[in-house]
Amino acid sequence: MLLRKEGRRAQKKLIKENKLLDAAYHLFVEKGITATAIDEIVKKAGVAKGTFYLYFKDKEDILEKLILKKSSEIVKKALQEVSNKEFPSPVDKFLFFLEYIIDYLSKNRMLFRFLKKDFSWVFYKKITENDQLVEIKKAKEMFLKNFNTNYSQEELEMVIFMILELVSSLTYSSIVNSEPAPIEKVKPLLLSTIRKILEN
Amino acid sequence: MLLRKEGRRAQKKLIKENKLLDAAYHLFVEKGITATAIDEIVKKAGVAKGTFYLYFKDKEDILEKLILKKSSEIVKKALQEVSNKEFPSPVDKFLFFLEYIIDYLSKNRMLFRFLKKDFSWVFYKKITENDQLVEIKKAKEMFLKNFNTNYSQEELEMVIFMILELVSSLTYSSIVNSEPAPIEKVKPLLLSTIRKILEN
Amino acid sequence: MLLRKEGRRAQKKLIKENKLLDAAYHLFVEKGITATAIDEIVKKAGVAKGTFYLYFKDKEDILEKLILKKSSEIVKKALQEVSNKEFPSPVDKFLFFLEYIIDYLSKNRMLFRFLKKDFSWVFYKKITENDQLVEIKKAKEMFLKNFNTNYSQEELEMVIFMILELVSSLTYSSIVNSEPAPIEKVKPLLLSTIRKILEN
Amino acid sequence: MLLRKEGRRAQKKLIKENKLLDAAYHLFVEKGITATAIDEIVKKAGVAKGTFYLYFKDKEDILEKLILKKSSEIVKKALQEVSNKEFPSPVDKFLFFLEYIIDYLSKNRMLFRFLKKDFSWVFYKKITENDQLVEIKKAKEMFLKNFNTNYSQEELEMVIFMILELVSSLTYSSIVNSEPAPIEKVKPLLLSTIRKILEN
DNA sequence: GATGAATGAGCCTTCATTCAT
DNA sequence: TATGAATGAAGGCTCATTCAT
Repeated sequence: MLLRKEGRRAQKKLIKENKLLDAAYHLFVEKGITATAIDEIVKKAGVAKGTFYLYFKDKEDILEKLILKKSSEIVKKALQEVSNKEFPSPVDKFLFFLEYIIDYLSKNRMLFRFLKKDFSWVFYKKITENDQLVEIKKAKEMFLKNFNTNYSQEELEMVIFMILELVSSLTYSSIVNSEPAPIEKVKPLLLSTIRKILEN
Repeated sequence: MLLRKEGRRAQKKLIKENKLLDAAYHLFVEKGITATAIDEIVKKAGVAKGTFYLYFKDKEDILEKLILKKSSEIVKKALQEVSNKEFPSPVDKFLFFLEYIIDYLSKNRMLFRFLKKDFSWVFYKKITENDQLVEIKKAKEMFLKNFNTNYSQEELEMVIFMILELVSSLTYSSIVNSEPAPIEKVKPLLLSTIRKILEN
Repeated sequence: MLLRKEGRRAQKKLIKENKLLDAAYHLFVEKGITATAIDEIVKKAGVAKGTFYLYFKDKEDILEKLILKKSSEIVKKALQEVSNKEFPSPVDKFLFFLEYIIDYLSKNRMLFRFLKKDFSWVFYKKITENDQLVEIKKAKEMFLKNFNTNYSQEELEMVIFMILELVSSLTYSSIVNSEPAPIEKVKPLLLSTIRKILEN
Repeated sequence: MLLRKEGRRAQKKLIKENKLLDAAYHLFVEKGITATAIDEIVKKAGVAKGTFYLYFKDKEDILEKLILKKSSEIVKKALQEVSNKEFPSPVDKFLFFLEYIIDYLSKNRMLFRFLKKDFSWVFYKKITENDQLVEIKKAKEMFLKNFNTNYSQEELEMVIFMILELVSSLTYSSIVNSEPAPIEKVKPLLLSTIRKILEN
């Protein structure tokens, strides 16, 4: 009985937090971060202003949590997609994974504009507390262990990070500014370059 | 007589503009962009508040001009350095050029933090009006024409852009967050990767 | 059985009230009254927010009760001390009583800062309900009846009040602001002045 | 021409500052300090909210300046009054000075409630920069030099301070709370006590 | 009695921008 | 050109208080 009561409360709490995250997400994507007032977020979420500060320290805080959430959602989807297919080699698998993300972001320009270059490659953030990310960490290990390269383990870690930075940075520039060219033109070159980096 | 007067005026104007740019630069670097109020800029520059709006549209405006100015300064220095040396190949020349910039930014963390990932590679901005950048454009052509690669001209342009994005993005992450590792560890790997990309 | 239950309940109640008073006291003394939020009080006391309002009307209310409590504690201690000693005259007795309080407050600057000039001389508050103060009232009468002065009873009451105001006001200023001088310098002059007032 | 312009500006500035001080004064006295919002002050003063912060750091700041202003006004009036009369002795002069202030405050209960016990005896604040207070300092010296007492100079300073504390503290209590009695009853006793202190 | 999530009025403060001088 | 006082919308944040559980 007590447990059920507490459970219901905790549930309600979670609902409110998600309402706020959702509202913030849509506003951030639509009008940009700076232009979005907390006033608007709570109005859209249908809660009182004070409630916001019950769940988040300030705008920065909710933003950070949002980026993490959205990033990990995308990465999870990509991993799911990858696990449903067979690939000739681990590198092909990895390239497919990257391509899936590039395509996803191409279709969600505004989301990407919001994630900016702060798209977090999740596995490289030092988030140990967050339970949701365990499977993502496993995926990372999977990639790392299966590449057949001349790189040492340490180098390989750095190379992967480098590649992820390159992908997000270039994809951003291409999608948002069409520089150096639209994404359709950039993508093949980008992927072939990555292959070149991994298969030496 | 009239001419001299006008000359003096223009000079005075330039002095004020530079005072403002200088003041803004130091404040941006020290306290961050958002945290810097125009009030402080004009105070530091020793001019009246209204004067700011005589030279710049708003904070964005002065920021943009500042980034361009600082970026082009760095690039110019790097090009100067390059032109004083002999290199075994154009790729070596280019790598030296990149290394010089990486080293420079390493020594000026705060500057980089301010330039953020907005470091502008100048030759890729569509700045046609700005006369100062002509020589930089020439430098770009020099690089482009002398690489001996399998890439088409169009591809090569994109690859260069890609490399520049990679350098700024990764160097930033490494210098500011030490991710994936400190710059000393990342640099050799980065440079060798770039060489791999260019020399196929 | 019922009685015992009720007793326990009443006891529990008292415990909570005291926890709240204690928590409030420490916070008021440490960070000041305005800067202390009820949120912090309940957190420190380890009770729920709503519980606060079960025992006190608002911040004012707990503050008032706290001042009364602390003031009466000090006065009681002073009276105890006095009753253990012999004095050449009632005036000497009274002066010793005052000196004891001054010394006590000197050693507890922060407490005094909190009591501010609101230190309550207890016997002058019209507290009829509060049972704890009966003995203090008796003490007051003791002082009043034994002074050998030219004052009428009514005048004497006022003079005593005047003296108490003077002591708290000047001691406060001296202890907290060192004005007109540190308490060591002020105390002898203050006491001799009071003697002069009483022994005319 | 330039001077006149600047003069006019400075004049206007002073007018605004005074408008704000006036508005704050009336609101503080009427509704209390905490209950007065800066919003109301600026509305009453007829200026924009931001203007407030052009002249004062915060509510504390304007309050402090106000207390100083009002206190010094009263003291000045009292000194003026004193200088127009002849007195049998310096002590009589001083007592008249005090009585004038007591009477003034009796007639302005609300003002006193606002000044609270923070009534500043001006000459004891270490205000050296403030030019307006020079004459008041002179007055202080006048009092100090002319008393014919057994006190050393240092003691006398302390005694005067003590008396001023006593007067403000007791008068406050008497006027605002009628404790230990209404001011009409307290005043004669207070003054005779002070005489006793000074004429030993 | 006890809880603590939710409230939302209310406050302070900042700052880009204007405009009379 | 240059000034800087004035603006006031806008926004962030706090906190005493309530009330369903």
